[in-house]
Amino acid sequence: MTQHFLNDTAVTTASDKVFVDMRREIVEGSIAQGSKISEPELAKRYGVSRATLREALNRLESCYLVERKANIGCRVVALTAERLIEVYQVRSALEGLACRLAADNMEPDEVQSLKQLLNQHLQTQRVKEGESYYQEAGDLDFHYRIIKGSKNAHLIHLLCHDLYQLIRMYRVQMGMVGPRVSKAFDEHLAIINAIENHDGELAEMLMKRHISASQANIQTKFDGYQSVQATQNEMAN
Amino acid sequence: MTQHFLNDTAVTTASDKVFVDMRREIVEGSIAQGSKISEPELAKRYGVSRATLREALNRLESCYLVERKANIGCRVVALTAERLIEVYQVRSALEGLACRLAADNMEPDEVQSLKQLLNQHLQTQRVKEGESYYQEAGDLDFHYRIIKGSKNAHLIHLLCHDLYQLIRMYRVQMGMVGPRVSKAFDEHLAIINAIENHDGELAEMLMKRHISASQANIQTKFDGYQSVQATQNEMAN
DNA sequence: AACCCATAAATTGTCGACAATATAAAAATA
DNA sequence: TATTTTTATATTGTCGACAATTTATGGGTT
Repeated sequence: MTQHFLNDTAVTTASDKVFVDMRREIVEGSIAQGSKISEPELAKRYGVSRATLREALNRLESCYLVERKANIGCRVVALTAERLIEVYQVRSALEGLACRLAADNMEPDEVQSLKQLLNQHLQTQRVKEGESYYQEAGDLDFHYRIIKGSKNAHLIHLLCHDLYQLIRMYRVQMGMVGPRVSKAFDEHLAIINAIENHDGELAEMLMKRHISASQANIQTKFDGYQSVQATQNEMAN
Repeated sequence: MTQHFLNDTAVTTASDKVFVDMRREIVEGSIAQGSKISEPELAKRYGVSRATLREALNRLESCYLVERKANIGCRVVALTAERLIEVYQVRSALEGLACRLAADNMEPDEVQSLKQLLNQHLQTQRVKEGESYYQEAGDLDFHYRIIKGSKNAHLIHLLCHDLYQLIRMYRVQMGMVGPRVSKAFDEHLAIINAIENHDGELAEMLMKRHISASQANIQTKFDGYQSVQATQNEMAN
């Protein structure tokens, strides 16, 4: 049960593979944020031609992980505090919408399945206290299912394909492993209850708060690491 | 005073030019919605190599104007009624957010300038009643300025770069030329007043309503043209 | 020493050709 | 005749090389 749900694009072509690999490396920080991307170097490293690499770079750009300038080149996105706020403002609005729609459009069996999943996570978490992997995967899975439950294909694409990896990148590189587990669990429970009652307005509000809390949590860590980030950025020139 | 504000990307490279040209043709319908795009054919038509054309196709995909499938090819997006609803749900949430942020972040001179613009449009419109061009440009300009006023770079990119051409495509191809002029003007006025009073909550609500009204307006026309669309899609196979 | 200009190196943009895959047409079988 | 299999065609994916632009280097001037 990895986060395959975010890579559900069938990896058929070579540029697909490069895209998925680079995406993971960027999100995890193996390719440093803010660093310049050399096409010849990376093409050699992945054993593909520059054309293939460029195809992958285009897709990375469309999910906001790299930024391109004509005739200049490509840089990995820089994780600034300002951008964190901006992205989470957008995320809050979009996932709030998704949650409201889910309250109308989720099938009863989808709701039941999600409640069941929540209980599983609760038990798993109480046993493996502080284990980051399950928490992260569980949290993402929860959000993922609600987004899908909105039944709005455009919204789903926007969140799951375009925006989620960038959000993950912040969480991973800020070291978002720790607690907020039980608290997040209660919030998840309240949200799913609102959805079950078809109370879209409440569901939206709860989801927005939940995301705001998550943002505040990251932001706290951010300020601490900010000096480190700065020096990392220096080195990545 | 065309809609250059949506093309503010400097058109330096060849694929840039192809991208902008194709985008216009798709939005205006010269390249039919739902039609398959043949890379060799279009490359020849624009006088560029396939690599250059593919670069343009990638960008068109990232603003939702074409859809790609690996080893299959590229199709112009199909303007269905379902997608209209989906896109406008997203637009409403995002522009609502933009409007709320603008109430906090727009500079007084930006607000004044926008009010002035509104008055200009009012006069122009009363003279040239029913003239579609000014209405469309004016409406887009209004929305554009508020979005920029949010000062949220990610949100601005999402709306102005990724989503707006698709919205324009619906409006243009549904023949959104007609009235709703004076009504829209009043709505614009109420919105800018709320922004001027730094009432973000009200501004957001008014913007959402304004967009919903616009959606309903398009949807009416849509049902009428739907049969026509169907036959057009048949032909574009 | 600091600044500007010319030259050299490296990087990105673009091209045409080949390989892999999918679609269309033809042949074979029931 | 309908259906499947095979063959042929066309389209997309990938590659290496060249052109255009940017960046780095070195020399000259104030």
